[in-house]
Amino acid sequence: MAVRGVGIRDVAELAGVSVTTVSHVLNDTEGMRVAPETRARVREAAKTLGYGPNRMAQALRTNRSGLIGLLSEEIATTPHAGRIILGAQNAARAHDLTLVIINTERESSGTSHKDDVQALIDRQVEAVLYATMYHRQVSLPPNLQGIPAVLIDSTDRAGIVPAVVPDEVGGAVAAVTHLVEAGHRRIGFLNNDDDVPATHERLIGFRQVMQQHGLPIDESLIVQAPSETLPGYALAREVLDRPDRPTALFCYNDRMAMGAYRAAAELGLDIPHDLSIVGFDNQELIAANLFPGLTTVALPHYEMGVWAVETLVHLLSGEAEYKLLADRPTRLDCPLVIRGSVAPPRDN
Amino acid sequence: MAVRGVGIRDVAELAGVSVTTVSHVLNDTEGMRVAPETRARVREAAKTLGYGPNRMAQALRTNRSGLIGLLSEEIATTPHAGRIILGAQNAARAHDLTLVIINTERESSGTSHKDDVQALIDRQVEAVLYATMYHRQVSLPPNLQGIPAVLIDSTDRAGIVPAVVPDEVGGAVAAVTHLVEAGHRRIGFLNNDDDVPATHERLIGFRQVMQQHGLPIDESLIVQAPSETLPGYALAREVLDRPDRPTALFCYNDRMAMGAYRAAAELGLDIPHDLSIVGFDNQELIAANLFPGLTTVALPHYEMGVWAVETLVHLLSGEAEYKLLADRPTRLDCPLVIRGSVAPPRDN
DNA sequence: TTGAAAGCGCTAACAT
DNA sequence: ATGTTAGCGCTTTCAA
Repeated sequence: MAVRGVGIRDVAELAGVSVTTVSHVLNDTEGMRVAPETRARVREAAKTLGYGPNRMAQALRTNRSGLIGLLSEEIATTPHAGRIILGAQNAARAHDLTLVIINTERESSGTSHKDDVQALIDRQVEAVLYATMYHRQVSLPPNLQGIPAVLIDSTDRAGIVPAVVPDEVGGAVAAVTHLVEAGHRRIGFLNNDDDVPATHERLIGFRQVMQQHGLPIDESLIVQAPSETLPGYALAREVLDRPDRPTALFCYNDRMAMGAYRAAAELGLDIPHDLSIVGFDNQELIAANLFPGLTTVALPHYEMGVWAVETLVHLLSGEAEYKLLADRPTRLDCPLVIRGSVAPPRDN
Repeated sequence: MAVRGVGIRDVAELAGVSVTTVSHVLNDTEGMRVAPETRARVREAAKTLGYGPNRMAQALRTNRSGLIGLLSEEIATTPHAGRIILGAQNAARAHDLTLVIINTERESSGTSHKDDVQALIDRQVEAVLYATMYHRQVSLPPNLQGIPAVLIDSTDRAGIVPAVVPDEVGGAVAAVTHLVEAGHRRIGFLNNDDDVPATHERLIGFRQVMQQHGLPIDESLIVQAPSETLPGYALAREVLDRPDRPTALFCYNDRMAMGAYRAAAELGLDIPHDLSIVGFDNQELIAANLFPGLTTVALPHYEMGVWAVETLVHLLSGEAEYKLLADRPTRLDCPLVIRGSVAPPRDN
């Protein structure tokens, strides 16, 4: 309700008290006893004047800018960044913190965003969130030392900073379990071929479910290529052209799944009845617009944004136990989003 | 280069001058004559100490927070918002301004984001950018009065605030011209059925090109439905099932184009040789991942973000002529992005 | 060409 | 229970 030009002294005057009292009342200052009647009068006065504190003066005085920085890679190219921002933003607002976002290029080996961190520091942020575009390990810029920080979607090579990442294994488990429970036993896995955590962990999840259900794993059904549509298509063709083709495909991501859809169409395979498909990432634009809608696994971007800010707040208030979080990254659930690409296999 | 704890007095002391001089030198204060040698000494001192000004103190003293707010609708659901943010962010940084983003729901008739604007005002932003998710008319929240503001992707019903929007007509002209120049004469238009500027203006562009090239317009080839994949598919089927089907389709957006791709596939039509398609929006996730890549029109989101901040800066420095901008919205180019979905028609 | 000092609006230590 | 006052770090007026 801040009306420009109204200061704490105006409120004090109208309420007939000192500025100290106003400050105490409006901030509910700990241990400051103010008569209830005075309180009311001050509140009343503030309201009628439309008083709102001058954050700059507050900031200067308390040495707390109320700003937290979010360093985000590739904000433009992916909707994922948007959901992280949204989560962080909402959580920040709930704590009366203001989120300042700096976009940055993908880290080109070694540079490590030092300048971007500096830009944030120069703007007096109290802490920084460091979000990468996809789950991986990073080395933190040296100037991030000494400032509370939290990593989103990546882990600190040095293991000093708390981090939050998606539970990749869990997501894969959910996806493959869904397939198995629909009755599938021969399931292909179109995996990424990058050496990133997601590649390995989603595979672990895949194997885990198969073993758990006593299903044989045909290694030739686990294939790898870059995680794009075209390679996904090629991989799908490779696997589906076989006489003993799988009845279901688990795809590393939605783009590869999109390639698989094309392969299925070319082969005259009906999704989901001739072939079930599950993706990963829940990219709305793809998943919701394919025919039929793609059942896929959602990455907890929003939740990671929230978690990161909450953790930062704890860190800022010096709660010791939160430092321990750096020990190992926190893993957040990757829930399955069911659309229409999974059905029981035809002959079972 | 701010190192925490280093203040202007430290610099003054090291340089052997007063804080006044330091301030003058570091800010290149107008009309303040400082001996070149002193200047150098001050700069030197600032550098060795790693001095950076305390923005909060600066802000308080000058009454300029250095913050500008961006009210963005639906940041999470669309990559478009990301590009606006990116542009605004970069431009802001160039002017040493900090961008504060507030996400907001889509305006439900009447509420008009008053609270969100207030949140920004409470944070002492100097000006606000108001970005909508798609091109339309809005009524501005009353509390935005008195604060410099610029609209992005929408126009002010009251016509008071400068606005920047995509040149929809120009984009459609580029798209259809591309088709015509490839040799197409029978072109279908799968249009949106919402009453928004884009619907009307893209149609205008379509007609304009046809007339300009002396091509007959078959009104039955101009069809409308909600701008989603499924309706796009249905529309495409409707138009392509005809014996005198068009050789090319101009689609209101990439999602409708995606539906058209499916229709073409079902009908055994090869894109681009049997059917050329042009979309609108350049949604990377769709356009780049379709087979073949979708030729489409890009919306100037990044550029609108930049333009908005630049305009805000002018507004803030009180340049009168910029107020006149409110008169009519500035239209920015929608460039054609050529991929692989257009070829000359088969029999021509 | 340079410096002293006031004061931006607020909080908090200290008085009363 | 409430008030007086110093001072956060900076810019800027005014004086030297």
